[in-house]
Amino acid sequence: MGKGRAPCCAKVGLNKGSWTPEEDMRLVAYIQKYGHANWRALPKQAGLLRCGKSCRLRWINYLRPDLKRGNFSAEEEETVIKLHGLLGNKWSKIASCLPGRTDNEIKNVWNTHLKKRVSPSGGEEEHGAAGSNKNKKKKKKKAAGGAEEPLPSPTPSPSPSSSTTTTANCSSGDSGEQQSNTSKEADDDELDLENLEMMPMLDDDPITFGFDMLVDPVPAPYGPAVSAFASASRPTSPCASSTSPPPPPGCAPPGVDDLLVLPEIDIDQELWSIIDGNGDGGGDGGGSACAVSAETSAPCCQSNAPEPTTNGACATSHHGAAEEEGKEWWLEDLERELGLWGPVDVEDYHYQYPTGPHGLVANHPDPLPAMVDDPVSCYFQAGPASAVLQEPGYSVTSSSNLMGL
DNA sequence: AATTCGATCAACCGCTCACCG
DNA sequence: TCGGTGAGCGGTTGATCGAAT
Repeated sequence: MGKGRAPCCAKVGLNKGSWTPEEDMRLVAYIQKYGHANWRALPKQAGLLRCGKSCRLRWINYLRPDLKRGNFSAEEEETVIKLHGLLGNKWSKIASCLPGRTDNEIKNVWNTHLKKRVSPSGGEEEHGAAGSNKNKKKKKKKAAGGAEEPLPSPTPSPSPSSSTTTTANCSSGDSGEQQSNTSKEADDDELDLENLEMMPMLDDDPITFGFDMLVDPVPAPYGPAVSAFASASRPTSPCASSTSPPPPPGCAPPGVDDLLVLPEIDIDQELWSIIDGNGDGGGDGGGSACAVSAETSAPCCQSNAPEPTTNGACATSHHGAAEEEGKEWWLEDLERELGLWGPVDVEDYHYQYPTGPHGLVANHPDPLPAMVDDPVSCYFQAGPASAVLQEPGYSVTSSSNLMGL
């Protein structure tokens, strides 16, 4: 019960609100490399001005590589309805039966349309709790100014058309947050989920589901780019489980601290090491490229994983040709999602505006100034090799240079 | 074209649970 | 056994987008 503990974000100085692409990058890079054994310590070690809770949420609900994006398929909706009938608002449990979906997402979907469908009368009735007064007056109005600078929403909002498509790629035998389920799930609810003639999607082989999906040469439009990002660097990344211990105290991940002063970026190789997974110099042995998925889905490094390569990369076989073909795509996708996308002509900085499902990314701030001003953006756009980040005249390479591909 | 309104979803908050010393 | 700490869950909030007016 309340134990009166202060909110973890109570500390002043911590960022709140929307995540910036840079923050996403840092988080993904860090987790990919070191896993997330300790959420509380993670933000600090990763150089993020966020609380661990926030990081965790962001990772689970958005950055995780095995997330499905897009509308729920009819089967998924069916499943949610069915499970909700059995479990009530046990979103995490429901989510555990829907690979690639998060409790938050399911909760949102339920509250937005499934609930209406089930009881068109606007019915609450079931499982009282639910409610979540959507009836709240939406008196708010944009308040235009917005709390923070308008950042390109990393998520292309899926078109409102409901369901039926998109079950496509991603997703993995998730179990993603199967997390705590282990302990809790066991006892509670005498429900026999196994008898739920479990969802079609569960038929998907959790193992073959992993990262391969993410580098599908023809991924669903606007898929989780960040996920792709995570997976992309994986080929050269050492495998490890998410349980891989965080860098020991005295052994903060190289470059991470530097990240804190990113504006004057000097992290080049280090961050790239992290991202690359390869840098394993930073390896600290247990590096964890696959940690990204390891934690959640069948880690690519496990059963289905190819013989480990010398550097522990879980790359190769299943990241083979398709991956090669996919690289271009996910790179572009990633950049697009992060608002960094667009080949840049060094000469005149002609920028190709990011496009979303509906054309130009709405409200996307002119990326040019951002790129010039924001070394991080520049950094990710240009890659470490392009070094000169401070000056507007830095050399910019094609997007395929991202991550040194 | 401008404004309003409803829908959607990411993120936060508060609480509970589980683990560990 | 107890208390402290961290992780996870569920409910709620608020920003944003698109359709309607």
